[in-house]
Amino acid sequence: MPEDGYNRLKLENQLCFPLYACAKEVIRKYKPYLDKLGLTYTQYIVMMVMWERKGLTVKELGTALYLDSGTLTPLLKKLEKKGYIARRRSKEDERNLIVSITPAGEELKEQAVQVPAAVGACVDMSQEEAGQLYRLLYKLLGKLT
Amino acid sequence: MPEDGYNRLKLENQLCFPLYACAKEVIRKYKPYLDKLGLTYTQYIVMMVMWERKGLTVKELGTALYLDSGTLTPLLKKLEKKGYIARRRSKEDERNLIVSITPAGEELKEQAVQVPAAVGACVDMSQEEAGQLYRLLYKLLGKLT
DNA sequence: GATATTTTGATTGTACACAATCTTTTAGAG
DNA sequence: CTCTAAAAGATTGTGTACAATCAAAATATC
Repeated sequence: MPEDGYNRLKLENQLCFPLYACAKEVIRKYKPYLDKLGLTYTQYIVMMVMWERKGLTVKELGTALYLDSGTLTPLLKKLEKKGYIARRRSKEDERNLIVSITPAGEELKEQAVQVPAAVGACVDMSQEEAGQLYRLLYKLLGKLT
Repeated sequence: MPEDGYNRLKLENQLCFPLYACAKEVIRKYKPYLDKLGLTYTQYIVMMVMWERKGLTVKELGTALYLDSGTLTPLLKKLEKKGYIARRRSKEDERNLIVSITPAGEELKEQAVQVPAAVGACVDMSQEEAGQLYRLLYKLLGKLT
């Protein structure tokens, strides 16, 4: 009687589903705030990296965000068209495409700085639980990669 | 000096990012096993609902999975073409489209039953931590919706 | 130094995800 | 009964995600 196996197959008994659903719902919470900046969620996390690191290659960006060039190439072209980043080939190694932030991109940071607190306010989880969740997620992420 | 705000804007200080990255990486872990069944991850969670509930409307499916008709309609047509589900309008209320599982869909469950254990084995997180993560994710999901 | 291999992005094709809009059907107000 | 409003899916358009493939450039090997 493989009842145990069938029970494990239930949606409610799987860790993957709340993870998948939470990620989507959190991104949905960001949307109204990011709309004001004219960014999608993925564009927002790319800009977060740019605000920290100023200039880096597509490869490095992909490593930081767990994204590949198939996702990043068109997305970076959109951010370039918006005027927030610049794309140029490295002179030392022309295989590398260097992504750098523009003054307009730096300015955007002034508006974006309010986003985390605004989203945090409408989630309402205790500091302790949020910290615990944070640690467990990074632990899992480490096991996965 | 708004340094606090800037720190909160760092990728590493946001809960959303490990959530987003974990969800993607977990789905990636499922891929080799789901490929054998000929299902994508989203198709898999739809089938998980079908194995539990046999017949329900698109609306109910969307509520269970946090998905809308724009995602479900084409996906359900693909599952119908594969022969795992049937789609028909309700006689009581022709606005409702009833999704039901076929014998082939039921058979697929026999193979799918091994998937959770296989994925769980390559993640290697303690039973206790997994349980804690599970509870925190559902708690967050509750706050979000 | 010529050739094979590796690295880096770009491109192509498939599959979500969701906002906005449209159509059909039902339910409600008068 | 009639007209209006609401509900359920379907459709359309934009934006990821990612596997697979391609092309250019750099490195390694001989």
